[in-house]
Amino acid sequence: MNKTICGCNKCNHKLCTQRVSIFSSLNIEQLEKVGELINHKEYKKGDLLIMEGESSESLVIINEGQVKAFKTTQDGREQILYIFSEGDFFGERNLLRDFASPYSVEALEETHVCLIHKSDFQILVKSFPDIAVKIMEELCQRLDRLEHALETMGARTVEARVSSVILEFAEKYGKEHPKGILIELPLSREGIANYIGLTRETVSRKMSLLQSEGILEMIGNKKILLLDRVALEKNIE
Amino acid sequence: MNKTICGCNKCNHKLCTQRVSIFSSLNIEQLEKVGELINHKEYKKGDLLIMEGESSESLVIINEGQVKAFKTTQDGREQILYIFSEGDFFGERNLLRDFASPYSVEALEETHVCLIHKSDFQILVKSFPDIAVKIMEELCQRLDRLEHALETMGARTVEARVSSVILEFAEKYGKEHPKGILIELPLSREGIANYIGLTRETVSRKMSLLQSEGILEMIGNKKILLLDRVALEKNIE
DNA sequence: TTATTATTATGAACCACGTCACAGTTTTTC
DNA sequence: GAAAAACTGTGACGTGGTTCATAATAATAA
Repeated sequence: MNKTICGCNKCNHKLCTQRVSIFSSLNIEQLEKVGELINHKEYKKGDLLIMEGESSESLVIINEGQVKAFKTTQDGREQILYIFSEGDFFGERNLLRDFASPYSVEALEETHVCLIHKSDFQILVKSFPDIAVKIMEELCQRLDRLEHALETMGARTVEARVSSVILEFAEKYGKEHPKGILIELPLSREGIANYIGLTRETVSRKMSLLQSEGILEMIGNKKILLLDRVALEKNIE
Repeated sequence: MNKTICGCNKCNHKLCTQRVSIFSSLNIEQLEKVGELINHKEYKKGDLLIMEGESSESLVIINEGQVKAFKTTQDGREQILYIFSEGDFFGERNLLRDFASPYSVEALEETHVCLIHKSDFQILVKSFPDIAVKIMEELCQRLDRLEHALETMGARTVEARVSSVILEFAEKYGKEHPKGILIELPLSREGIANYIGLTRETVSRKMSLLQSEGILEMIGNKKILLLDRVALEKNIE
């Protein structure tokens, strides 16, 4: 069984399929059936799951861990497009036709994924049309995120861009804390820079500025304590 | 009948549904049935089809004409996200749940649209699951476009951004011409600037530069003759 | 056509971000 | 826990894009 391939206790088929929204319309029996079609794979931090231009044969569902999806521009920059976490998927472009991956995907930490082969997925969609609708919803959310990102990238002031990312991360990775919101950053300063199209130095400087203004507090390199959310939101306006 | 509402000869139900890819899996009888659910509407240049934040009850399919979809940023800038032409649709976010429109849409010229009401569309998807798959494909294309746009916006040089738009427009609106590719611009200089996050002046200057380099020739304000496509492509690298 | 309006081109000055360099700090590894 | 490696902060400087102002041109109306 695949269970043994993975080994972790979280990652048996039932849970694996249950935690993904695209299968949320299926009942338990159906989920088990889907589970039989799934393969598992593990990656270490820094491992590439797929390279831009490569064609993959599977839909990839993140079961544990975190990855970044990015394009490498001709001038060598890395433009990060998405950060996928548990329950997110990618590879949907390949499912219906034969497309090359529009981006590379790299593990930001130890990551476990579920794989469904293209051909299996096509059968699945025919049997359970609701899956297509769910994917549609998920794609719409992704469009929302990109549209918002584009708006951010076009922002006149760099201050607004940095503030915007911090707020985004606060939403996604923030936890309550007596003094404010504690954010575990998924990216380094350089990663953040590549996410919003700036340089590492500029991000550093702006974050220092925000700290000196008492808006946030940097805790080591990987955490931020957001003290004054309202002030950040004003920065965007 | 709705035919009379519209009045144009292109825009009878059959053609209206036939020219849209999301209905391409349907046969003629089915298309006629869909046609009965459709309403028509016309807009003049400058008219707003929908405002950001408004919730619409329909999927809107462009039947004739051209529109721009944009967000108005808090600092007053207008970030253009899409230019929709014949066969494109918008309003898909509202179909399944009750979402507000993520952007405003304004007619760039006389524009005729087909409207399908949310409730009708939901029934349609249940009867013809392939429609969801088609929409999925279309959404994937839109993701491609946005991902590419984000990469462009992050580009170090402004030259690359301007070159990138001109190439995009050449693909979409270019016609063969003895000297190169004749492009009918859908946007003014200011519009182009709002599309790639620059100022009107910078776009002007860069285009003048490209003209002086013999890469293109500006014909009035609304046309460009692209003389050296290869040189433009090199600009992006 | 001419008059009017809208759009575009271009110059000059400013300043913010990128670049380069290096010191300081955090994180990882053994 | 110490050493190595990776990452971050910050100063100085130059460049290029924005801003503001104005002239020139194109599109539209009369």
